[in-house]
Amino acid sequence: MYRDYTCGELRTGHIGQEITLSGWVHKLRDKGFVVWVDLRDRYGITQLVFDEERTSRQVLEGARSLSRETVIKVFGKVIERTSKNSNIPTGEIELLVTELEILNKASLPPFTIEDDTDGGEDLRMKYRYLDIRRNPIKNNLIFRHKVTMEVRKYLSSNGFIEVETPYLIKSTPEGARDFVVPSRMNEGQFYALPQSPQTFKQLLMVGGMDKYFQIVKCFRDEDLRADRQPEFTQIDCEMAFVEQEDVLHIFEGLTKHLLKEIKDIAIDAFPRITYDEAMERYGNDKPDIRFGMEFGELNKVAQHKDFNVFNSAELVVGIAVPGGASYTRKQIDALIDWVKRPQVGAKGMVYVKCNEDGSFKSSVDKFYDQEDLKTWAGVTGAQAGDLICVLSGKTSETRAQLSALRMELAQRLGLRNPDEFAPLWVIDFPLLEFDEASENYHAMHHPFTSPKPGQLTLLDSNPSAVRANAYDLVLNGNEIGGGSIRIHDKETQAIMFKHLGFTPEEAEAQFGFLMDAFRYGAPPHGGIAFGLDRLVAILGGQETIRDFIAFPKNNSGRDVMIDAPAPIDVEQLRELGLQLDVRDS
RNA sequence: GGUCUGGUAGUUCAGUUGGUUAGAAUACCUGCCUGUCACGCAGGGGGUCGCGGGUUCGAGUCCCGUCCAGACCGCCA
Repeated sequence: MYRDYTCGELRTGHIGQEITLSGWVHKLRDKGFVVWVDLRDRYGITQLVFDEERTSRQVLEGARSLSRETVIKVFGKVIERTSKNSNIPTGEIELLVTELEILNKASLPPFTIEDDTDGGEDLRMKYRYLDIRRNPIKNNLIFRHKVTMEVRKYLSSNGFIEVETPYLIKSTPEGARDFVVPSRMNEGQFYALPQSPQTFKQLLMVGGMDKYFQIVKCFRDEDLRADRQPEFTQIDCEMAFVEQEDVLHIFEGLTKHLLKEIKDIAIDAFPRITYDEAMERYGNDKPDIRFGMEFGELNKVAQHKDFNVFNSAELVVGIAVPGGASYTRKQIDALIDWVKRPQVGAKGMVYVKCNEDGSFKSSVDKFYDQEDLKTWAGVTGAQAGDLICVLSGKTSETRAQLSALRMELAQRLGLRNPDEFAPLWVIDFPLLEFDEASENYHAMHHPFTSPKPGQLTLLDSNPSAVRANAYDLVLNGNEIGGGSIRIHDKETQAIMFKHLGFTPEEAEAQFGFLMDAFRYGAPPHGGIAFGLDRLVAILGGQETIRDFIAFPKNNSGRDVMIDAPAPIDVEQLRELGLQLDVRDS
């Protein structure tokens, strides 16, 4: 028997009991006449005490020789502490140890197992199992468990069934790159790991499983970011016999349930804005609406003078920065440099100081008078004391640049409070997106998304204008979920494939199984998928999703702990019928 | 594929215009300490300055290449 209690549960009520505890040696304080050992497990820390009067010499010497992270089992009596520690829940008691057994010795860990560890990211990843012993990571994993439990509770109680779909499926050239898996039994052929269970959940709808969900791993072989992993987890959901409104309702409910149960925050009906409106007001399809600084379009009020930069621009747009009028020349120059960085890419920035006395001072006073600038302030909502930042150029680029500036300034001004939650729906996404590189339209969401009713014919005349029954759930400037009402008839799906540049043969080869299924009575259906890793991180009020994943990959897609990916030996390659094409070098 | 930042003790970092024996904190080891809990005090050990090349009388420091890590852009239906 290893333990009667965990290291987090003993209180004054247990005083007098003789019990066994097991755990890791967290810290040792050898004071000479007395030795204290902090014994740690997942649940907390209990102080063990050994002293010259009450402990046998052998056990005392044993305690003295313990080193950090050694796994031990102790037996003793729970006693009241002479000096109590109000910082920890077990701080009023300690265990007077009479028997000590070393279960497993430990080498010196490469970093300290403390909340504020001295270890860098790199080391922590290499020794992730030690990192998980630390409270911040341990608590994140427990937090993630809580979130997934609440997701399962909510969806189950609303009649959803969790169904597993296969991981070894077929590669499709559309969209993100697939991870491919060679098949030994079918030489020269490959499985692919799913980017999402999209087609399978649609087939489940055809199968009559009218409310489905799955907490499922998805895989994308694309370059990574701090908030992007090659394998990530989705809460994947699909419903049959639903319209967009039904889907929004049930998953707004899920989000509210999570905010209530996890954060004890109640939120009324989520705002909804269209994609076009989001782009106009925030320059972004996943706006952070915890703060204002909305875009003011200045074309009409700024393109009537001799300022050529503005006159030749497709879009002139500004935001009002609260309190920005007090920025020094140096601070404003730094802002201008910031937007001119290659990552943002603006050519320059025009600014207007809205002085407290009602006057205006701008970088374009040569071209615009006080009345002009006053109009700008009206359009951007700038108050006395604010700074208006104006960018201009091609619409899509300018919006992206000003949006980046808006987010950066909000961050600096402390307007992105991680304890505040502002969800919203962005709806009416375009069905198609023009890809400059391939000079082709491709599906903005995915090829199974249905156009708005009656807009199918627009596909020929004006593809960019077609809106989809597609929606994103946005939380604090992050897309946490996205979905759509799907196409459920063969004919419409065929038209979509055609517009996406598939020949009928290609469509048949890649998605014949889906088109086939649609022949046998596919119900109208739609769904949504949430990015669980990101959702959990946001709910946890943190930026990095890596700290909510037990064993994450680094930004080169590497697992530095197990050192994967790695070469395989020649014999394995031969068995798979593969040969490496070793180029250059 | 690209841009930027970093790599010095177990760990986190400092290291000046290139100049003697490369430092601090922490961790570790030894000793002391009658209630510690970030214990305290005294002492000690610990370095391929990522790797390779170059410039120089002399390189942690400058130059070139390379590897690794991180952030971002492209990419992510």
